[in-house]
Amino acid sequence: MQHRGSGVADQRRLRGRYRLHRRRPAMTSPSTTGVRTRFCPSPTGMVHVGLLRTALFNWAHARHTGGTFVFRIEDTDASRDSEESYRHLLDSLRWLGLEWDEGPEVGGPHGPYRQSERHEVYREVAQALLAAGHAYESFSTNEEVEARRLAAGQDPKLGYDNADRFLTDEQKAAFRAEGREPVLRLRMPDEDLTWTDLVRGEIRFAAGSVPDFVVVRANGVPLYPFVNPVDDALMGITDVLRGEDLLPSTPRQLALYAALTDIGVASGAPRFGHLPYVTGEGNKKLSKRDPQSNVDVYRERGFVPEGFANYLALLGWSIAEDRDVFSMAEMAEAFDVTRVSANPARFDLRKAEAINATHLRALPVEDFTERVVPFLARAGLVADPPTAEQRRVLGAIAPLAQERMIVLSDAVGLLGFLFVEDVEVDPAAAAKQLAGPEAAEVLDAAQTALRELPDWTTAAIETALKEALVEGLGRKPRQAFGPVRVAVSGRTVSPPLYESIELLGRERTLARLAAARVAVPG
RNA sequence: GCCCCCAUCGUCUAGCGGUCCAGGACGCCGCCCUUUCAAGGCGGUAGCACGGGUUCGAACCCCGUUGGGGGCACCA
Repeated sequence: MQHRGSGVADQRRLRGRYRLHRRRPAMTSPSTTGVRTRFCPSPTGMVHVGLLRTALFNWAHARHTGGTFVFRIEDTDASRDSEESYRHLLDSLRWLGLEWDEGPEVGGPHGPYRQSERHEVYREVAQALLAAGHAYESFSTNEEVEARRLAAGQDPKLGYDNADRFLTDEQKAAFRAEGREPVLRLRMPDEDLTWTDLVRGEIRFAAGSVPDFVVVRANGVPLYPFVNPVDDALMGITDVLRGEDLLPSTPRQLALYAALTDIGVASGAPRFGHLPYVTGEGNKKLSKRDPQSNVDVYRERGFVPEGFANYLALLGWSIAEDRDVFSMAEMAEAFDVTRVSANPARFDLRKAEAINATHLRALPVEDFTERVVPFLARAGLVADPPTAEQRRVLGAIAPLAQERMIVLSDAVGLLGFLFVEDVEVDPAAAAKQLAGPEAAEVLDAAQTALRELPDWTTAAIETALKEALVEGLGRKPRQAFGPVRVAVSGRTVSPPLYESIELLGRERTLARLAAARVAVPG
């Protein structure tokens, strides 16, 4: 990625060149263009479902408005960031189908898109803020602030008391003489800070309720509440959709934007939309420690991106009164941020599975088959790529298996019996279907019926088994076929029986019936 | 403690003053179909937190209460 000049004047020029006009807070409409949204995670560990939902909504908002979706990496914390989780982030976004228009590996006119490559920019902007008097040097230590609040009979939790706002040069010099280095704080305005939140409407913070905050550390390292808006401004972000947890920091950002606008780095504040939390069991926000919050878990279980994205979208948004299954394209078409719910949404695994199952069934069979292969291969059931014979079996069984699965990994348990020499019979299934003398009779009759069957076809197998078991033994279908199914597939749930037997072939079928017969107690 | 957000079936939601004795989905429970299990079809179960207003009329507007959640770093 190219690094360009980064002086403030440079930035101003660049912005003048690339930036689109900012709009006043207003409800979005499809005809409005120039919307620029962004997704800006920090690469510290696993990808959280709430994080991905935020990305999805930003993507959808950009696509719906014909705008631009920007991806920026906030890797300013070297101790927690890792290249591995950076790669993983890109991979997860792409997996879900969230292609970004500007960002890492794609480039764009506002790069670089990794904060670790933008230090110069922040330094310049901070200096400009200081020079213009919007920021000032502050020498107070936390201990001193706390002591002052206590002395004034106030709650120390109130934080910094703006005491260093009007330090004279002599005072500053004295502090420096003591060996102190100042932090840079932004001077908060003396008026209420309000905005019209895209999802929550009017929000107001009283003047004086937010203290002057640190913008650059004493050691010169800029802080998140500073670099984040600076990058947004420089990248021309018009709509900030982020988690509700950042709502309380919005007043500070508004103040920063006012200052940035004054010095020509920004032109007004973006619109903000604070998305509700995704919660887990209970009502607590889904913790990073909760295994349910890790997107990889779903991916590895074989959720398809279409299904997972669909479910994620349902966490706070609905496409219509009587519908909840839709594609990404349909979402982009219909998405309206102002209709996102402000309520926290509980991640409901059962519903996620149901939505996924629907998408799985809607897949063209060939597509479905392709997606199942890696799961079977990983389980050691088929070669990768599968052999011609394995392909033949897969092609035949896939359409029958498709509607019986919820996630792709279900294929391992459902189809495994077709790709091994001997089945391992599920003990619970055996207990249920391979117990008493009735089962033994059924297995004997089935072996007899199939042993000399001239045509090894589904139709012939069906006729033979029905004649032998239903008519011959007078069994009800469920009693007749239950033991056979378990003997052959090892489970009580399998693809349709006759087709399965045909695919399995005479030899393995008879061997399994015999093995099951021997295993029947008594 | 201070500030902020939220409040419709168990869960996710529709509802943006009358068409709501509140609609859909997941779950759950029946029934049908059926070679098991699913899938599919049909039906059922269950909700506007509470109290005041405003209004001819309130799930929808306002205030309060209660309850839940979040934020208050030289972390992102």
